[in-house]
Amino acid sequence: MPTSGHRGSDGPFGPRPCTRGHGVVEPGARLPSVGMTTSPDSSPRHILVAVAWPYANGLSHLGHIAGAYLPPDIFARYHRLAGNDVLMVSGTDAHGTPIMVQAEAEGISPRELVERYQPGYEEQWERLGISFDRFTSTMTENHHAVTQDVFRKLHALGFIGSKVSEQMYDPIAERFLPDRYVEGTCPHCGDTGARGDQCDSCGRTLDPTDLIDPRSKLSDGTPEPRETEHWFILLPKMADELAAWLATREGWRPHVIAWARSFVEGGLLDRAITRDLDWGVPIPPEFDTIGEGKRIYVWFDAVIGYLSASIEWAKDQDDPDAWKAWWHDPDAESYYFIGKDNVPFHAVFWPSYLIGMNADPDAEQFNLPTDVPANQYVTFKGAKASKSRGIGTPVLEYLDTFSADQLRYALAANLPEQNDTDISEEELVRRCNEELGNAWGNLVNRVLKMVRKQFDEVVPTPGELQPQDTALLARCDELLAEEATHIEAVQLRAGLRDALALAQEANAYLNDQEPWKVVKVDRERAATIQWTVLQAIDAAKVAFAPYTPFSSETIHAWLGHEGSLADAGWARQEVVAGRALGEPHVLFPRIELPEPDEVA
RNA sequence: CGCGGGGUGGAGCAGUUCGGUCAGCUCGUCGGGCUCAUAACCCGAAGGUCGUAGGUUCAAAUCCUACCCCCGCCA
Repeated sequence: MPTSGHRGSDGPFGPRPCTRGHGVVEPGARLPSVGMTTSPDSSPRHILVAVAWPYANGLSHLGHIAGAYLPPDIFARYHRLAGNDVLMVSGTDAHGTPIMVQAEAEGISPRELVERYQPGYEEQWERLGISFDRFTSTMTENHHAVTQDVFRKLHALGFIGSKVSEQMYDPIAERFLPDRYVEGTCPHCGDTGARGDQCDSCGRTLDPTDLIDPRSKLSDGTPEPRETEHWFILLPKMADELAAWLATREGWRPHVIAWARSFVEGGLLDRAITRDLDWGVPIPPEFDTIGEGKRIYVWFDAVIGYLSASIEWAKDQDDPDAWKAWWHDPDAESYYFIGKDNVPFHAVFWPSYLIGMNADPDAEQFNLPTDVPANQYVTFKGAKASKSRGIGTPVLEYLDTFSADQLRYALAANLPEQNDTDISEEELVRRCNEELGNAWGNLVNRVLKMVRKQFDEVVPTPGELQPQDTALLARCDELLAEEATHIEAVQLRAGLRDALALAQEANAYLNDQEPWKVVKVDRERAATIQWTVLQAIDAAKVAFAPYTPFSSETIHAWLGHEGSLADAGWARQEVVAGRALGEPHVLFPRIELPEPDEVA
């Protein structure tokens, strides 16, 4: 297997050749091609695609995929095809309280729990074609080292300080309690189900000692505040610069910017970034002076994962400074794909750290997020009526019914970009059959079969193009350009509509030109028509590639191209007359849904 | 007065930032065409007081006020 030598060209999980040949689009040099839709000689942009870190205590369901993982993959694949240098990173968040709770329940260590789920994630990404350049975990030595380094820098610049404060201590369990182990009544809204870190009822972040009538989830006893010393990040010191930065953001989704601004306007407080825990990133030794049994708290280290994963990726490239092109080059762009619940962490806390580190004028400056395209939630119809369907089902189970491309298509068509989206299984199937299968898959099938029969299984040699032919090709290029604009603005549903429109244009052209009739009276004209529609299919192949990469790679080979689709660039690539056309099979078989479940 | 999102032809959505070019898209339904193709493709038609009630304006799905419903809440 040749190595492209291009940065970011490894498979989803480093050097393993796990998905190559199955359609993972990789970055690569563009070859000369017809109908270029991007400026040919612009230098590659550096695009950091930062993907929310899933907790390592279970696999993803469809809502996760649609909300947080498919969108960045579409975005990354587009940019790679467009010739840009993409670095797409994420990993499992090993340190959350849910990990500890579940590990305890299963009687194993948190580390064992994380290690148990890591391979499942990697399989999940591989089968879905989610093309990470690096999918790691926060329990790596590298992440610990990077987190400690950030800690040191912020401390040296005066943004971290220690304070003695009161934390909740459970006298029965004889230990300090993680925030979430404390429940009680919210001082803001009076809800009785508030947790120590946040009140679900009013959404405010809390401190466990704020709670009225606190109780321990461990022992059900009443925790008492005890003095303990901890390190704090002094967010108010960054608040002005953060607010100024937020005020200048343009083009962000309205709900994201509104949430972030209101969060800052509500007042930032010093936040403890260590906890009395034995599972987490160790405090840098020289600062581990605040008593026994303390670790850095998960919400401080998790967002640093984007940086540590980038550094880890660079080390694996044997180019330890390679990551800097995405983090320090002021022209580099960074996009953080998350669910809407994560907005405070990515639009407030993480930029605050970066602003803090940038306070050293002699240090290389870190880029703040270009955009935080947070998605809304996906909900499932029928999820309440039947346990066998809906949101809780691991995504891998759906791959028994749907191909990866079908699932990707159906979810992409329903991405919760603007508002919470309610999907039913019937809707997913309908999308696959009526849109993807009929309009696009059938187009490929009808054309390839017909041309192979009429022209001895090779791409026919065209005669002179007629106005309707050049019009179709021009329309294809126009739609590719429109789609590029949509995807760059992270309007991925709209981009998919452009791709679908391309297929429909080609279908309409065929019906209009009727090559199956023409071939009987004017073989050269028929050849021209078929050649033209093959070029249109090539354009559509590119247009669909970010969404349905596996089938686009297959079509790429059927059309007689050499090499991978990744070499084609974001443009129509001429389907060359005389080359052999592959024998097509049905790309998107109709999905027959089993009888609807009995509603309980 | 929790926070957030939403109510647009039968379904799912876009349009609301910066009022007029808006009532659009993908389906479904009905009629027609085509027959190369996955009972697929193409064309046309019917169908909506843009949640309700007021207000601003020459003009409102789009701005203001009140109200009624629905949904989600660490992805």
